Amino acid sequence: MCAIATPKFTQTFRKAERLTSRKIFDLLVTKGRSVNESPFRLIWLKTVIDSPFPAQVAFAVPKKNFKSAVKRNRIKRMMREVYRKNKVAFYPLLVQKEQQLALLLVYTGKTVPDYAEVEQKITLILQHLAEIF
RNA sequence: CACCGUUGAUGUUCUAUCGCCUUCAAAGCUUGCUUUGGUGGAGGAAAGUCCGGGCAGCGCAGAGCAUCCUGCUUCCUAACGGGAAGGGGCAAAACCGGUAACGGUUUGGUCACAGAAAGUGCCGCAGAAAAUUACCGUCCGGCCUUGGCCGGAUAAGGGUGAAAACGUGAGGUAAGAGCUCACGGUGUGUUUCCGUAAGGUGCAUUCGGGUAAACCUCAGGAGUUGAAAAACCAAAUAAGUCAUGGUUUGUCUCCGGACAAAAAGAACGGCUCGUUCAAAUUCCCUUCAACAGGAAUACCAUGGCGGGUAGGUUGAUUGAGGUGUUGUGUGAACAACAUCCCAGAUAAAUGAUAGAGCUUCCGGUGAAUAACCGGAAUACAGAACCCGGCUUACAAUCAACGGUGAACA
RNA sequence: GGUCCUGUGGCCGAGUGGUUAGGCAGAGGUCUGCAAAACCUUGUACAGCGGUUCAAAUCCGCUCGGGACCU
Repeated sequence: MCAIATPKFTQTFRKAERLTSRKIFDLLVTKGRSVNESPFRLIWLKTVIDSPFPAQVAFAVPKKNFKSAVKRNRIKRMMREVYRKNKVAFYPLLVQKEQQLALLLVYTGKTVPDYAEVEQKITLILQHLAEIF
């Protein structure tokens, strides 16, 4: 796999960085370990991913907590933006250890948060993950 | 002018930074990715999934029965439980006619609006009685204790109820009663005229409680599943195990099979008639032999368990398409011509952050509805195969209509 | 995305168009020295709106919750 040979990390967020494989997704949900940080939960698993990037991410907001599709979309978009801007600090560590991760970021709160709160919490949770991992 | 209601239309714009999806062009090479530049990127309801289609799989000789849906008429439409026009009913307002019952005209509103005179059921409580009626009452006759009893007639009045056996006025009578008459209402008709029709109108005749969003009758309609459908490519594979049922007969034969028929089983269909479909040998007992019966192995069908794979392409965005003009029609709508191509994601793009503007409201400066400053609000809501409707949600603005209030003439 | 089911007091649940059963829980009382148990009494309901009907939890339509299934 030629993947880890090109560590040119910008703020882009392409399809290869998103978790699209149903198989890996099922594995992640059943066998993954989780990190909690009040309104968020990060589920992670070390696997081999067919991708040039060190990690693949998926974002989820449960339909049970938010009936409105508009609100669900808004939360997912904010989560994605924060991840996109803050992954730069996180990727080199993975490259250094020569590991690949599958991640699932779930919002478990029941009210729509504002951007500053999301940014603060997600940077925290990524730091936690880096320490454990 | 202000507020409220109904209907219809519109339903925010720009800049900066960092990004996402589609597609086109060029360049690079690891030949399917990267880089650069351009194009396009949510709605009036995308929602609810309440109807109707297209499309696709499976099924389909035709008929009957059952189940479900729809229900004034004519038209529009691919189709509809949608829409348009018309008819009728209902309650209301105003005016007119009449002693009254009631009728007529106009206005806007509203109605799931076939049949109760095919049949069955139901109508609690109250009331005599809830559909061949009689408690009080009224009248007649008889008996006697003189205000009661018995026999009959009657259905005006009373009371009950949501609803009481056509209504008003007169005649009539022992008392009464559509018993009779006039007027009014309702239904019915081998009937007159008008209308494509629903129906209206005249004439004749009749007197019949309500309920079909109770069963039902009549008329019309419905095969079933649902894009997680379906087709193709790639990858993977079992040949395992359990249960149930079955493997019959005849003809031909190149001995591999082929054809025909019957029963049961399975598949299809809501059910019935119906349509389609697969697979054999050996041994034991009995017998002259076979059939039938039992056992074994193998095979066939169906189902369960277990196992494998879960990537991509098509479907899938040019269509009952949009916009404009003209014409036809009362209208829904249709026709002709011109012009345009306008999201296509798939763990699911269409964004995030910051700032400014538009619109409305509030406050201040101001003569001011001008201008400036400050503050607040900006809804409902996110394509998931595609269309036509319906329903529901909705800040603000505009238009039309209706209602209420105030001011002026 | 699609296909269905369901809603009755605080909880569980019955209900044929005609005054919404029953149990548990709660409150008050009897009994007791005090409690428990037992007995008696009592309050609180048809998801919302509209329609059909004299009358609707029930029949019909729309809306709002809750739940299940299909890869």
